[in-house]
Amino acid sequence: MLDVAKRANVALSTVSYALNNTRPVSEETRQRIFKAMEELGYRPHAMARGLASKRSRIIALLFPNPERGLGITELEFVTNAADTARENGYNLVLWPSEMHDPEELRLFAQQGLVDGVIVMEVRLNDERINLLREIDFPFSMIGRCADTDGLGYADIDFKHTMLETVNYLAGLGHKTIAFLNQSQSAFDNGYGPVVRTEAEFKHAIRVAGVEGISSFCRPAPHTGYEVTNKLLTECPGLTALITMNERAVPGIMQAIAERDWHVPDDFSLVVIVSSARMAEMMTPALTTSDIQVAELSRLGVELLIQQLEAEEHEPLHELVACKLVVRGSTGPCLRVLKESSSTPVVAGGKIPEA
Amino acid sequence: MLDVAKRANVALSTVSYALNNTRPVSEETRQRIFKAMEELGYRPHAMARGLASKRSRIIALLFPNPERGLGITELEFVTNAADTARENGYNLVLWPSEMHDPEELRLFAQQGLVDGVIVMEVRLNDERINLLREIDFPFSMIGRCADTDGLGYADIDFKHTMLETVNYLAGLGHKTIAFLNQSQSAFDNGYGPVVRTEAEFKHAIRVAGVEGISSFCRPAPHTGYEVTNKLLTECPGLTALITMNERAVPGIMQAIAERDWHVPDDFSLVVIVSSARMAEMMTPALTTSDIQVAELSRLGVELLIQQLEAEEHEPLHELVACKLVVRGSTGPCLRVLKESSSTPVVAGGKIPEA
DNA sequence: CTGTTAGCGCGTTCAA
DNA sequence: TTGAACGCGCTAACAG
Repeated sequence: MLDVAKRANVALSTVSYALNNTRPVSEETRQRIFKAMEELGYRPHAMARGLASKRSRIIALLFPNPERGLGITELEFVTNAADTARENGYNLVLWPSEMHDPEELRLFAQQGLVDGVIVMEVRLNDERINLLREIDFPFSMIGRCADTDGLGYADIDFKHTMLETVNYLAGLGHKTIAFLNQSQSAFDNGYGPVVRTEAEFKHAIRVAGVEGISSFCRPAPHTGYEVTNKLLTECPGLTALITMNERAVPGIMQAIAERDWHVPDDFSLVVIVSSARMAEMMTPALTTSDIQVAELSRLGVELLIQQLEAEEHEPLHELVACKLVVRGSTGPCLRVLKESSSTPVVAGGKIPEA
Repeated sequence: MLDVAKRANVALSTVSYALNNTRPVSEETRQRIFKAMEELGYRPHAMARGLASKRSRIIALLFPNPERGLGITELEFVTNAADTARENGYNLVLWPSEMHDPEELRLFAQQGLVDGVIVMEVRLNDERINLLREIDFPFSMIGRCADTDGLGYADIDFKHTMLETVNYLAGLGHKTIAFLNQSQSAFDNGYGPVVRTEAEFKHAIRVAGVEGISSFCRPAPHTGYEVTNKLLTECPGLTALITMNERAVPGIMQAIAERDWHVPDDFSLVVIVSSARMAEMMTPALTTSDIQVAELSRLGVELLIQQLEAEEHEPLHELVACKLVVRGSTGPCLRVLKESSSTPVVAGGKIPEA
C-alpha cells in the first residue's frame, strides 16, 4: 500500500480514503491511485482491514442438517445466501448447526471473525436466538421464533400458503382433506413450520367449509405409507391429501396405488413447501406449492446486512408465500362422483403418526 | 489479552505461547493463564491472529451449482466439508462457482482472507486449477483434472464403481446392458465423472463379456424418457440399464412402465454415483451405487489442511469407490428367460441424446 | 522456561 | 483537500 502511495505521489492514508470513499478525494489523484494499484497488482488485505475497521465483512450461516427435507431446497438456500452475500461484498461462512451447545455459538461469535449470523431452522423458543439476543450479536432469521419483537426475519407465509392450497382443493370439489405434517417430535420441539402449518390447516379448512384431518409422520417412505393407510382406512371419505413431508411422498403414493386408485382421478395429492425438482421425481408430476428459496435466502442475508450497515434502522421482516403450481396430481375426484350413493361424513380428528 | 497477562502475572507473550503451544510453558503458569482467561471471559481475536500469523485458518469451498444432480448429495458435500473444517479448527467460506471468470478467483485468493481452497466439479482441463497453480495458491480437489501431477485430490473410483456394477448385472444373467450418462455438453466440457464413466463402462463390459450401449442424456425426466425409448427400440435385447443421471430416472421408469414391463422382473435399473435418499424416492426402491459423500468431502478438506500445515509433504490423493446397495430395481430378467426363443444380439453402439 | 519489543496491513484522528 | 502518526490484538523473533 505504501508502494501504491509512492507510485501515485500521495500519502498512504490518501490511498485508504480513495479505497473506502470515506473522505472526498480529487478525481485526478483518485485516478492516479487506482492506476498505481493496477500496475502493482495491489489487493487490499482483508484481515488487516478487518482488524483496523473492526468489521470483517464476513457473515455466518447456521445451516440446517439435511434430515427433514430432501436436501434439494436446502442446498439452494445455502448457495443463494452465498451469492447474495457476495453481491453485497460479504463472505459467507458456514457454521454447522450441530453447534447445539449454545456456548459454542457464543465462543464463535465473540471471536470477532464474523459481523453477524443468519439462523436457519429456527424453533419457536430457540436457545440460539436467546443467546444472540443476550450478547447483543447482530443476526437475522430465515424462519422465525415466537417472540419476534425487534427481530429481523424472512419466513414462509404459512397462512397464505395453506389457504391457497385448501381453497384450491375445495374448489375442485373435495369435501374431506387430510394434512400429513412432519414428525410429532418436530412439533414438540416447536419447529416453526410444523407448528404453524398445523394451526393454519385447521384454520383453512374452517374457512373453506370442508372436513379436515391431520396427522404427523416421520420423514421416510415407509412411515408415509403407514400413516396414509391409517388415514384412508379410518376416513373413507378422504379424496385429497396435503403434505409437507417430502420424504414420505413415495409411501403415500404407494398406499394410494395399492388401493387401485389412480392419481389424480381417484385421489389428489399436493406437496407444500416443496419444489419443482421434487414434483418431477414422481409420476404423475406432482402439484406442489413451491417454497421461494431464492427470495427467502436473499431476504435473510439482506436483512442482516441492512442491520449491520444502517445506523438505527428498525429490523425489518418479510413473509413470502409458497407458489402453487398445478401439475398432474390434482383434479376433481371422479371416484366419488361415480359413487354418488353414500355421502361420507368424517369428523375432524387426529391419527397417531407412524 | 494484556489484562489476562497481568492477572496471571506473566508477560503478554507468554499468554500467546500458552494459547498456541508454540513454545513450552510450565504447567503451573499455563493453569494460571487459562484461569485468568476464564475469569475475564477472554476470547482470542481471530482477525488479529490472522494478521500477525499470516494464516487466517479459513478455507474456501468453490461449490457446485446445483443443476446436474438432485442436490441431495451436493448439500451433504458442503455440510460435511464445513464440519470437517471445524473439527480441524478451520472455518469454511463458500465461494460461488459462478466465479467463472478466473480473474475473480485470483482477486479473492490474493485478498489474503483464506489460506487455501477446495475445488469441486473439476473439469479435465480446468481454468481454475491452472490459475491456482500459476499463482501457487494452496488447493485440493474433490474430483480431479487430467494432469494431477503433484496435486492433492479426493475423487470417486469410477473404474471400480463401474466394474462392480456391470459385473453384478452380468452375474444376474444380463447379456446386454445400457449406460445412460449425463449430457453430451458435460462430456464435451471435459467434466470428469462424465468422461471417466463413459470410458470405464466400455472397459467394464469388455471385462464382463457382455454387450454394451451407451448414450448421453440431459438431466431431466422428459429427456430420460426419450433416450430410454430410443434405446429400447433400437436395442430389443436390452434387459438392464445403468445411469448416472438422477434427474432422468423418472423418465426412464416411465418408458419402462409404458411397455408394460415390471421392474425388476422384466428390466433392471441401477443408478450409480447416487444415494439412498434418491433410491427411496422410487417404487420399487432403486438399486444404487452410493457415492461416499462424507468420506470424499472429509478427504478433500483434510488433504488441503495437510498441505497447509505440513512442511513439505507430498500432496496426497485418494480414490473412493461407490458402494453398491442392492434394492428392488434389479434381478434376473424373467422376461427373457421366458421368451427363450430368439436370442437377441446387439452391437455396441451409440444413440444420440435427447 | 519467561519477558521485551517490533511489526502484520490497514483505518482514522489530528495537524497542516 | 492532504500527510503523519498512532493503534487495532496478536505473533514471533530476540534477549534473558
